[in-house]
Amino acid sequence: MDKIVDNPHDDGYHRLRAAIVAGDLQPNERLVELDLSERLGIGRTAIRTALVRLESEGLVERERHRGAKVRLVDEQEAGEILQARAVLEGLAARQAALRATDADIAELRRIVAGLRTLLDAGDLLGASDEQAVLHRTVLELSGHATAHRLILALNSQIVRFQYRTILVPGRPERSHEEHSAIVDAIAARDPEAAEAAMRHHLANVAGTLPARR
Amino acid sequence: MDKIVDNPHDDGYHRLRAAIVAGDLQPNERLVELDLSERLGIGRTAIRTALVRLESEGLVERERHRGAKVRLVDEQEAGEILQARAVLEGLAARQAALRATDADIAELRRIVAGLRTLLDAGDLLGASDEQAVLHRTVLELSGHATAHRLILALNSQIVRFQYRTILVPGRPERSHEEHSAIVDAIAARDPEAAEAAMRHHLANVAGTLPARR
DNA sequence: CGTGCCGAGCTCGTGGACAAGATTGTCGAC
DNA sequence: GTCGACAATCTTGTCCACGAGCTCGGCACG
Repeated sequence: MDKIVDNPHDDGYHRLRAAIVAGDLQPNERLVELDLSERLGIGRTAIRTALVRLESEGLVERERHRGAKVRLVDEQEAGEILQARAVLEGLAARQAALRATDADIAELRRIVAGLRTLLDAGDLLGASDEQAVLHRTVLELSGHATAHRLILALNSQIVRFQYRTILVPGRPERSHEEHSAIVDAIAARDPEAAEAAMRHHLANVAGTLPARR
Repeated sequence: MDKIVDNPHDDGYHRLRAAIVAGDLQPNERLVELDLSERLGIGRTAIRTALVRLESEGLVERERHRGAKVRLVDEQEAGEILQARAVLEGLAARQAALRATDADIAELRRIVAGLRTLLDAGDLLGASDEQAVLHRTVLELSGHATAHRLILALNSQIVRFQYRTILVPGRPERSHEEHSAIVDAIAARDPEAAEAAMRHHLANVAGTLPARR
């Protein structure tokens, strides 16, 4: 949809990145430049620059004369990433509370209501997606381009972990309460509470992480 | 000195980056690949990959067929970056408070004492450098590689703003108090206080920013 | 049978050449 | 004198070929 900041000049980068976050390319799988070049129908040069970019985003590792492979974040690093996300999204929630218009708040409430509906229908995966929408909306409301960019980069590194936390027993209800609290704080234009609620929420997500997996 | 995570395979990248953060390359100056190639004695290919990397770090901008130039962060973005740094360094201070050994704390106190000496001698620039050492030490103590990496990237974007905040009248004393508070909180193994002190400190730095410049 | 050496194959790194696109300067019309 | 179209030049983007360095298998030797 919306790219935060991006030159349109390589779509090869986007294709490769998509393949990685979607899991089409397994971790530790060797990413041979010529291979990818043929498979995606892009020149080796483009693949090369894409890999350089992805490396500095932390999505792949490259070793001299040994090729690239998608980087595997271990459990400890995933914890670190979630901690960093927590403080950054806390900042975003704070800013959102300061800037949200009435229309913005209505939009947030609409999303929360949708979440409730999905949960009642037992659609956990759908709810998970809608939660992501909520987070993204808060981020956009914050108007904080820097935090937005950092958080997106962090997120792409832990997609593999992300997706299943909602399947932990009891988690959906807790999660929904936490999200409601975040929206309530923003609606009340209370930046302190908004930041606290967001951090509380992500701390809980981090807490359920080691349980799974 | 210590690179957080880096492939040793391009020093061209480091040279270019150093030239940018040192201010040898002015903002909006056109960075012609062939030019840089000759000036640094590195092949155009290496310059090219270095520019790609620097772009994803936010240090340069590149436009298709129009070349690269060092990116100029405006005042508003500098504020955003300082906010992001504040929460991330707050996280680092928190972790440092949880992990610091007695030896670590002694080291911190030694740095603070050195700062006091420099301030009494009126060496403001020296003090500014020593403050940077203190921040870096806290970061290392935190053992939080992710936060460390993000903060370094953010810092390199605002070196131009950074260096003169200590020249604001009355700032050196305030700053020294704030740094002392951070170290005290870490020494007391109080993560909450450490995070609060760090955020307080960086909020003040951000506050003095728009005054200058 | 285990171990160390060595060579073949593979992959990345680099430089040069060419194409695509943009900018700038010039010329001409009005 | 000013504006617009066009051509020259410059810069980046891409492809290609070759060299550098690593990996892995075979082979000899203890």
